[in-house]
Amino acid sequence: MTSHGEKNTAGDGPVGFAQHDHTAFVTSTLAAADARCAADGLRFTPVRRKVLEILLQEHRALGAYAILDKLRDNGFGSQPPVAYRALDFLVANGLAHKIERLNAFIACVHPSHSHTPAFMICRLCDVVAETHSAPARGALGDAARASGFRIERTVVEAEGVCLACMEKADT
Amino acid sequence: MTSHGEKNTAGDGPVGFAQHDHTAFVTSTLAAADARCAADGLRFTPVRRKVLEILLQEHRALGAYAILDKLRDNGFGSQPPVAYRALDFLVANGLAHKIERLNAFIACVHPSHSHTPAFMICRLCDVVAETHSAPARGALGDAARASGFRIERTVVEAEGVCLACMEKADT
DNA sequence: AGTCTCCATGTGATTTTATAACATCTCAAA
DNA sequence: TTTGAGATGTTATAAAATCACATGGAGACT
Repeated sequence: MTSHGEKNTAGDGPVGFAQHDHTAFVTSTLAAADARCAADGLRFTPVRRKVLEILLQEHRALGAYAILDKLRDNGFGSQPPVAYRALDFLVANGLAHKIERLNAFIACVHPSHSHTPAFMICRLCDVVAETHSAPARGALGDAARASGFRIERTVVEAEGVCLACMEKADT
Repeated sequence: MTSHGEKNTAGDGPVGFAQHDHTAFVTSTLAAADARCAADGLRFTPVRRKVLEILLQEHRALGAYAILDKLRDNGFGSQPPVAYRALDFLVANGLAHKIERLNAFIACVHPSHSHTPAFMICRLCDVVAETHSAPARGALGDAARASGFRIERTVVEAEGVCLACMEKADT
């Protein structure tokens, strides 16, 4: 069982737009989540942990039903609320994010510091890379201040083509 | 029949966070769409025009099925594809936008110049205000350039509370 | 230990959002 | 006037999300 999606043809190719030791990444991020939940008194139950693990296996966003399938394979409940509730927990606590554009979910890659996440979504290979942004700092922030709107949360998602796919297209 | 949603209690209250002559706004925006489609050789058919008119009546995002209900009332087809196809046309041609966060649609308020739209969504009264942003100019753009990602389209949506609702809450 | 309470989980049913597939119609160009 | 691309209509179905209610398990308190 390989840990990467089929769309990244080369097993050692760019993942999340950047090379890294994936297994170690999964392990250490899960450990960080354990620590974080223990510290904050959050109940990091088996389903929740499993869902985060499933998300960490991928650098793509997974739909709730894809996650549900994997949960079923692992002996957990197989009805939609099982997946949605675990995802709600992860999202609420900053361990995962919802990609609105795709109605799908992805593990947070730096759950430690609070941040305003932004995502780059490759429409060809479906890889999603997380970065951060400061939308409230630019034109959007100006508009909000001008109209008295209080921003609580922002969704920033860029759709386009990643480097690997552009190079693939060139050849 | 009033042209405003029920959630804006005062008929003359802020709409889209700002006061304006709504009927004239609807009329002139529709006329601009007529002109624009004629100029570009686009077929601005009755359903499409009606959907845009429906969206312009509101400063909130409407779900496809809410639009479909209104289409039915106006003698158009009543099956989902009717609404979705008209919405696809409007979105593809910059006359409307999809609010990903809400799975809903809203008329574009300045369809003339091409722009990178951004939205402020009040979670209390559901009003959506359109503004613009330049996400590719800030941290997101830096990240994209650094990783070789080519941005084609961005989704920027801020959720929060509008001035009117904050004032309402204060009292 | 008992038991109470809170929250998490499991399940069935349903709602909401979106698309597939295919027949028919319309308009403008050839 | 044919013809062909694109627009509309309809049936059916898929995909995403939530509701409602029963069960279960870990801590807090006695």
